[in-house]
Amino acid sequence: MTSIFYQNKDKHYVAVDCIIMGFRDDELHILVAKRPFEPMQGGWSLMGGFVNDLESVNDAAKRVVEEFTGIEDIYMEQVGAFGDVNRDLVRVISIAYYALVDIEKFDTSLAEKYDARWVKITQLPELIFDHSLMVKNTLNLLQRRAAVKPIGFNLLQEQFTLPTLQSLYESIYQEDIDKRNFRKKILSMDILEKMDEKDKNSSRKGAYYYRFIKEKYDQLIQQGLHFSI
Amino acid sequence: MTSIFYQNKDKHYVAVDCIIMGFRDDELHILVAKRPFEPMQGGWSLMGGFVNDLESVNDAAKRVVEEFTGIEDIYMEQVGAFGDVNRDLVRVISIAYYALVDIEKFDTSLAEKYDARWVKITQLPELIFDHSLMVKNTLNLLQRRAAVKPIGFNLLQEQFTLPTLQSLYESIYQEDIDKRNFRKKILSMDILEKMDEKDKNSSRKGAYYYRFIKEKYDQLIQQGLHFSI
DNA sequence: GAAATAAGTGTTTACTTTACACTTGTATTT
DNA sequence: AAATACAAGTGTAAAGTAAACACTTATTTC
Repeated sequence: MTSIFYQNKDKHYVAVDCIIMGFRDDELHILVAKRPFEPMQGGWSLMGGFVNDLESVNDAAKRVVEEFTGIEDIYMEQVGAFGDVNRDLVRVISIAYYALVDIEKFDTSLAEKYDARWVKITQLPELIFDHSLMVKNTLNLLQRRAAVKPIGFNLLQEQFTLPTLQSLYESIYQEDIDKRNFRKKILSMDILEKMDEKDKNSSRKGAYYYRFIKEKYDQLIQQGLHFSI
Repeated sequence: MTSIFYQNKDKHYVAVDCIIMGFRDDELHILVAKRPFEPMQGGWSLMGGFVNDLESVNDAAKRVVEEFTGIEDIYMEQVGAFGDVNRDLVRVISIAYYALVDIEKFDTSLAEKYDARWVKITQLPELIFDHSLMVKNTLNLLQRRAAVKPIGFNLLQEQFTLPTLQSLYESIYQEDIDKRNFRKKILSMDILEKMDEKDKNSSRKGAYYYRFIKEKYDQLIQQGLHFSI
């Protein structure tokens, strides 16, 4: 079956490493784990796994995220391939993906099983291999993506308040945003629906809940307009 | 040497495919070749090669571009990994890179050797496997990059006229740009140096040559300002 | 010296972004 | 029940950026 052409070519271990992101306490968090085996046993690591034969790389990434979070239907995007030699005892070519999940849906029993924890992106420890670089590139990519696509909502529950949404963007861009300008912009796109209930957890007055309405977003796009924060 | 941990993991063929871009006759061109072997023999293909053991993926891409163009010191950036199953007779995971080269430096003898040719990006034939998708993603990435980084100059000779530079950006964005606004913007950054000579090939009046001065660009950045077209 | 042709040049208008401070609603305290 | 504390919620003006637009200039060719 294998063509003669491939006979003398090298084969490589190929892994996926996933930057699994969640949002909690006004900050982006990343799921990291203590590596349970050599090399680099005990070092902080992203969630990863090997790509199998007969499995697309995208599917492998999806499998890994589901395995470590218990969450399905996840928003993911490829960050890129990292293929320096000496990444590992044997060279592994790794393809990084970031995933945006609703941290509330996270199956916490898996955290114990894999010795995994959510760490604030501003307080990440040094990670093994080139994982810190992967995170850096991810944040960069996320900043550019979140500015023009409504992907931030994947990090929130179905209902969220505008103060929460704003703090999400502040955490992504790592800078403060003016409250009035932010509200003006997000509401002017008319892609959110205001609920009747308020969230009273973080203020006495309470903040109204909103929902992202995909149909309204599709409409916006159809009009030749764009999402932009 | 190989850790016991890797014993049962699958290994994969990993290739690099390069979207080698040049600029000529007011249009972006891509170097493509008739594939000389099965599978897909005779189909139009990007320039590619396999990643060797003990070679970083970046180095493999660099090696491939040098092999097919004869040009060294090339501006390259990774586009991403393409890892669907059934890409090939056996599955090959491919990592795409785009390269921006000065088409005048191209070693044309290599074109015959590899049955390669420069094709206008607007007139690309259907390419094999997912190569057409790679080109599409590249153009997308290039549009975003060229808007904020002075990478377009890699496609030009050291001296170029403003009409040429403008037509380069028009070809990248695939839309017309206003002449006065373009000049205002590019000149206001003060990153170009005007020469005394003119290019008289495309007009009687002649257009002054300019050069991109990296030191001026670095200065711009140091001032907290940004390149932007 | 007239014609042809691409290079080169400024200003006005519209739009987008930024800066900025007070009022409102509600739970808690006195 | 009045006062307090606190985050939510609201509008306008100024500055900056982007977009639209048409004529003059330099040079070769006829």
